[in-house]
Amino acid sequence: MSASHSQDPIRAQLAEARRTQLLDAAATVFAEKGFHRATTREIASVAGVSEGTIYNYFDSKDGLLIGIMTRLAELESLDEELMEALQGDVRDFFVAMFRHRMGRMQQGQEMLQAVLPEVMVNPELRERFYRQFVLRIATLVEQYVKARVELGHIRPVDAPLVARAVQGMFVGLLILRILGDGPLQEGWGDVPDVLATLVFDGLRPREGE
Amino acid sequence: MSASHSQDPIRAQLAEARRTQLLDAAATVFAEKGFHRATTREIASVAGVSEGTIYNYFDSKDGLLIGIMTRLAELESLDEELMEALQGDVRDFFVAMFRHRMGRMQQGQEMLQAVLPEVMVNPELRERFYRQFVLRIATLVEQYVKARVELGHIRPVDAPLVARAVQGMFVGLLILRILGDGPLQEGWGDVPDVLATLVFDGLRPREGE
Amino acid sequence: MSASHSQDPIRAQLAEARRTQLLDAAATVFAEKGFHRATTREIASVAGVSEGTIYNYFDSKDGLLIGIMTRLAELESLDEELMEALQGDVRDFFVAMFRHRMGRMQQGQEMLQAVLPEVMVNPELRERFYRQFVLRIATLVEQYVKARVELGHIRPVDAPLVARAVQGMFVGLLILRILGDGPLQEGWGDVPDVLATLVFDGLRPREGE
Amino acid sequence: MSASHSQDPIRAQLAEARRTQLLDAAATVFAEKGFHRATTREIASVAGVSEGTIYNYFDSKDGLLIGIMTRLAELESLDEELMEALQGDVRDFFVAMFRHRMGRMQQGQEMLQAVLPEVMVNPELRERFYRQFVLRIATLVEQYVKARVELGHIRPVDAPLVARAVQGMFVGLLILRILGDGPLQEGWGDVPDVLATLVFDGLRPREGE
DNA sequence: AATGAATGAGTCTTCATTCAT
DNA sequence: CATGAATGAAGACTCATTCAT
Repeated sequence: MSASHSQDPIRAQLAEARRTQLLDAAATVFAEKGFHRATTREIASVAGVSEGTIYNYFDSKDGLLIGIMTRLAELESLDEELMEALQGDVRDFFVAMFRHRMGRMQQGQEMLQAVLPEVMVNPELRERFYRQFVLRIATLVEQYVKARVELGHIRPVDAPLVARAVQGMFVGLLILRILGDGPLQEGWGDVPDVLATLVFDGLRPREGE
Repeated sequence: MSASHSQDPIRAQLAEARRTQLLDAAATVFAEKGFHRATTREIASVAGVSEGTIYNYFDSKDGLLIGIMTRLAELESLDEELMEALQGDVRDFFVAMFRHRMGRMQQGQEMLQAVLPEVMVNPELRERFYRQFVLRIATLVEQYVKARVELGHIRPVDAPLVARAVQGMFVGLLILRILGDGPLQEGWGDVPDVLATLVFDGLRPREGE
Repeated sequence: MSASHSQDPIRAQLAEARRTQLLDAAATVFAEKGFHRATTREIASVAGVSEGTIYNYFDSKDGLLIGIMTRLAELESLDEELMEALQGDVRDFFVAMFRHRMGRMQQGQEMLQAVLPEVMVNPELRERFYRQFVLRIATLVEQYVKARVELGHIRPVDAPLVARAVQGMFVGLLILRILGDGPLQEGWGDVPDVLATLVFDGLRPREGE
Repeated sequence: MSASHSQDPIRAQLAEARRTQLLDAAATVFAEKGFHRATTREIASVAGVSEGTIYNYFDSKDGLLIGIMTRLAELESLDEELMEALQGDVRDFFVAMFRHRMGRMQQGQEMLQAVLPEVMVNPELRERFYRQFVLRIATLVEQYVKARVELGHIRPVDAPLVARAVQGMFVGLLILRILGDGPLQEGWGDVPDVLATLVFDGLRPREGE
């Protein structure tokens, strides 16, 4: 009740490992069955612990979901590679951006699949998710577009809506994937290039072609 | 046993009205709370009937969801306007297409919001939804693109993936809307034009500009 | 609201026919599924009427059961044949008695099967059934045995218990039949003789006594 | 995860005690109200636990019934006393047999009363009950009778039907008891002798044969 | 810190019964 | 009288959460 605390680095590490272990299990089960059909019993079983243990690390079942979202947010650091691309060529930026997003999505697919359906339905999570995942990127793209329009590198367009369109693509493609779309799953690696070309060049034939 | 024969069509009409009334109520409550947090009690109350009445018209709570999906599918007739656009100018086709989809989405937003989160999580519904809503349009776009590429009206592109990108946009934008994105809700009417331009012309500045 | 009543003999006859029709249907369904698993819907359907109609002829679902019991009781007249046997030879009496009971049981098997399980469990019916079906016969046998004991035609025995044993046999054999016992169903016709022999030879005074 | 290993047998014992406690409660309530009118709430209350606890030990309400039947079957070991009687005098065998059955019935009366009405109505249980309770004894008696007939200790009779008659007596008397028959309840202790005399003297070969 | 038995509030679903047509 | 849609009380069962060990 007093002796050992978070000062103890080993304890802290073990605790962190347990949390990870539980979140992994939760993400797996949520993704497979959905938040509501998932039971704490099954999560505990997948994590290899007892039900009670969950409550030593999380307040509630909701807490697991929030924990997953937080983990997801930590993945979301807009890394240097992307930041560098902000400076370079427009087309290269989009390629880098799409690659970055697609990669993240593949990594976090299970967690996203676990979180997204519930987010759409739970006002609290909705708000949180929107700020953490949608708005940050949308804003980044929006500002990038605005800046480049002023530089004449991009045609004058409605920057906010274009940013939403791009961001919407990410989300939409993720969902199509979750829904089991074949072509998308097979061609996932090609998606960044196709998208970048589509967005930057459009479908209209070039003069020379 | 004899008098009621002439009433049969009336009976049928009343029954159909009840179904509609119940599906409307269900869609509202599902959209607001999500499928699982919605209770049959509340659905009944919103519909202004008793709980038992639901089960005179639907097999189960799941049945309501399926009923909503079926309704949604009935909205989905690719109407003539769109069909005509298949013949005309490529850009016009995309404008018509986007307009058509955005319109449908606004109409069916509540139902989609009711159905989509559960679809992502329920394998049976998933399959059904994918075929009914995703595949039909994706295939339409894919074939359109292929045909136009051969005619030289569209640059050579990976038709299946482009179709998914377009279809993904629809879904993604719907979700951003559900998540409460401001710019999107305000500018919803402009979306078709912005998207069509984006997809057809791309962001790259024209020579002359 | 006033014109036609039970004075009208045709009406009365129709009504009686309806009651019969409904009781038959109820007995069938009760026997097959048991009282509780039987639904008024199915009873109505088997009877070829609507659910509401049942309540024009019976107070409640329980009323149907009571109706069946009453019908059963009407079958129960100890007929003349049996009454005559009271006078004759002891062995003949038992043969007649067993034949009579077995016959009645076969006739009313469906109704008995419908009623018996519920009787065992419902205090009100229990009392009624006991008086109507058990006690009458038990008393008859008991008194017969007593009288014959005094005449020396039957060894001195505990008349009440012997009567219960005989009466128990009836009930028990019915139940074995309901449980699907093969030998019993096949040999049902032989049962009266076998039983009579079994019981009578047991009761017949020894030579020496 | 390690300390609890040594407690496993204790755990198991506690669990077994709970099952017993619940089955006792269920038998009491089923016997009193019948299976369908009995509520899990009341069973839990009689057992002194919460409703949920029932489902930690049994799959369903049906599971309780099956549990009771299994219990009943465990009572049913044909004990040594009876086995010895197989060798001895015919009359003694019947006395032992009747005594054995009557005793078992008194012991298991509540459970039988709980199970029997539902058995008559539920095909699955019916089959199970028939094999476990009816057939075993019927077969035993049948074979005994056959064997003794060959030895000349019993008059030639239809062994299968005689066995059913005897077995039917057991069941029938139990039911009369359930129905509240007075003489039977008072004289229950005398029943074995009366029955044995009744049956045996009927089976005993005549002087002349 | 881990366990897992106990809890009981909450939900879907059934079905006898009523009553307007 | 017949109908069958509407009713709503009642009940089996689930599962997140607690807590004694």
